[in-house]
Amino acid sequence: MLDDRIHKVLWAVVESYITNPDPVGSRFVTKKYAFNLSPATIRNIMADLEEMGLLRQPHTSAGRVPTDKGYRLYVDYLRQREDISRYYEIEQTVRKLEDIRSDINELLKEASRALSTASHYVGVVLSPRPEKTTFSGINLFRYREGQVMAVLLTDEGIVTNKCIAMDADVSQRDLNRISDYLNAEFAGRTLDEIRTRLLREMHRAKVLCDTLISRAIRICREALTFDYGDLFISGLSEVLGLPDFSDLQRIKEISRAIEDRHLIIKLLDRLSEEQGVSVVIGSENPALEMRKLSMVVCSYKEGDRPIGTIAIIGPTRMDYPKVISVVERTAKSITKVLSER
Amino acid sequence: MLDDRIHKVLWAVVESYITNPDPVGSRFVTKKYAFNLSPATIRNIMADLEEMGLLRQPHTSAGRVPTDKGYRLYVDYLRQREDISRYYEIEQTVRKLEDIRSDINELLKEASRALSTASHYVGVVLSPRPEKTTFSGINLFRYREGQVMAVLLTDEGIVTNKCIAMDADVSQRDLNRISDYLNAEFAGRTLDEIRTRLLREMHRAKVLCDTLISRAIRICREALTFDYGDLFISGLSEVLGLPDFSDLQRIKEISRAIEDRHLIIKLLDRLSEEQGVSVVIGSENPALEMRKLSMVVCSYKEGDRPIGTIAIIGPTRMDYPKVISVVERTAKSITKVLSER
DNA sequence: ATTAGCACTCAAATGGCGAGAGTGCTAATG
DNA sequence: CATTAGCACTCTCGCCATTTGAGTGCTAAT
Repeated sequence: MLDDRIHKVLWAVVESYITNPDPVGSRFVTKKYAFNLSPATIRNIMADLEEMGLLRQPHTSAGRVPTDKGYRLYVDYLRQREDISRYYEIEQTVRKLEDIRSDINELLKEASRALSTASHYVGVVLSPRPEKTTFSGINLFRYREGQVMAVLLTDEGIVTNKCIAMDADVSQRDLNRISDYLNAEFAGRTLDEIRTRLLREMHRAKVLCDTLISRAIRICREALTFDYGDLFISGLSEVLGLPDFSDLQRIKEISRAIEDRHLIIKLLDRLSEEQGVSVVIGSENPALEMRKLSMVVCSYKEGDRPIGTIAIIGPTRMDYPKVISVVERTAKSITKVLSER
Repeated sequence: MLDDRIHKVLWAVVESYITNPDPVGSRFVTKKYAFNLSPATIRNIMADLEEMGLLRQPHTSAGRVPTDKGYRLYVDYLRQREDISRYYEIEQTVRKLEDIRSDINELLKEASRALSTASHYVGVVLSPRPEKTTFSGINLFRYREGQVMAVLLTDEGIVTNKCIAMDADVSQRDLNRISDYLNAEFAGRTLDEIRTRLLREMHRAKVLCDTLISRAIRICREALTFDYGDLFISGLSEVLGLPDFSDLQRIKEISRAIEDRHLIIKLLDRLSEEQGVSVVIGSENPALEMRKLSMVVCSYKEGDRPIGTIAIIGPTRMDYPKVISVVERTAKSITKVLSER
């Protein structure tokens, strides 16, 4: 704060290291980032930065490398400066998403691909959380003897189908009555609300012994409890070739971590309530397996309610400005498509 | 043929190399596989095998390693001998699949997982080819202004939904008439048949200028041309840690090849007509990117028509007996579930 | 406060050396 | 004549010492 020279040096080290994975030395800083200072002075400053835990040297006679804490400071600066630099290359990739209006799953799958190709890291998209979505309509029909097919629509355009096995055969006429009832009763409510309400109704139905209604409730419950939305992951190969993970052991670790859908979902979920883009750097990550990786996360919305999450996962030595732009931009596109349909 | 000693040696080399990735020497063969022959004799035989292109030495003073051609011979032997050894460990993993009766997508996703965990290689499942499936029923409803939601069911239990934008709003009553018509007309036919028939009908409708029918046809066409079935891939991390791919460059290559869904689909498709299990070894593979990998492929059926394909992908140095068993067994389970529903 | 100079440190590259494993060839053997 | 024992040869791998070069920390001069 007092001395902003020190921050400039940190900045220089991070920027340089991000574009080129060699530890950066004092001489290089003076040359490339033209301060009017000699290498010796820079060395002093760097020593200070190291004391503060913002830089470290891989070994005595090497240059300096940012620590996770160093990246953190860098990123915080970045966010203050608000000037989201324009990356025209990404614009092109992301813009294509806005043409996908028909199928939301298609949109999300392409989004994960776009995240990955624009950033050259791993792109992740978590489809809308079931509880957050709002009920639009349900459609029931008899599929086979004793099996009912339920097609659930939400306002966000998500379509899920579930095959429900019934204890007894149900006629299509009954199913129509049930779906009419459900549609009239629940339109516009969030699935969360519906679920709690369903519990109450269930109680009542038991008391009334109304088989039709109790059946309806059973069907509805089944149809509404669809499992966690899909998780779309793209571009693992982008990240595996990186010099950051030259170690074989690490590669296995990382690919396993990224393949672990439950883990990723849990991590994204934790950040889904945040406003705007959040950045999790290396060891800040609660999961051990991810402590060599950074995540840049943002949620997309329908209207103004955040309903799902996207992210880019890469090494801690990551092009944060670009990645943040990509994530922000992509979230915006998804939000736009969802809101305009 | 004349001399089956020579084949026994090949067999021994392959078996040994498969369980342990060290080049195998003549001494080792005599010890472990107790022929009544001295190392010197084995060396002569091995030299012959090398001339035939079935073995090779990584360098002069190392043992021998099978070539792709060597594996091929080994695998062909394996297949003749018909005695599919029982692997009890896999039984357990695969058996679980048979409990998944509700959702075919769930089944296939789990199948890819099972393939991977049972074999420790990459498991791949291609969902049924659209053209091969048989139409069971379609359900249309008005979703929004000018948008129609089509839910297509097939006899195999596949459910797909498609949102179709219409030029004009269509009433639910009309939609019902259309779907009734389609259901009556097309039940039990394969989607392939329907498509060709649709083309004819379209012609007729144009002539008649019947808007209802031409609309119906348009909707149906949209609903039936769903893109290639999903491809489920599991266990990439299993394969990346293998000693076979210690090279960083190779790892990137391989992960990219396996992530390339189009490529995989194309390769699986080429083999989908084969009866039973087929094995593609390393350089036999038409795709360059896959020339260090082997694939073991089998299709699963509904009734007796093959409709989709599963595979295991791993290094050429692969436990073929086990992998073949796993693939065969898994295909059988999927077939069973599809046929019993 | 900054800088020039210098001694110091350490990783990575280089090269020589010996051990070990496995081969190919030849001559001896049953 | 097929098989085998023996032996010289080849090549990889791990080990060690040495060198090189980049970058540092410290100190004294500016």
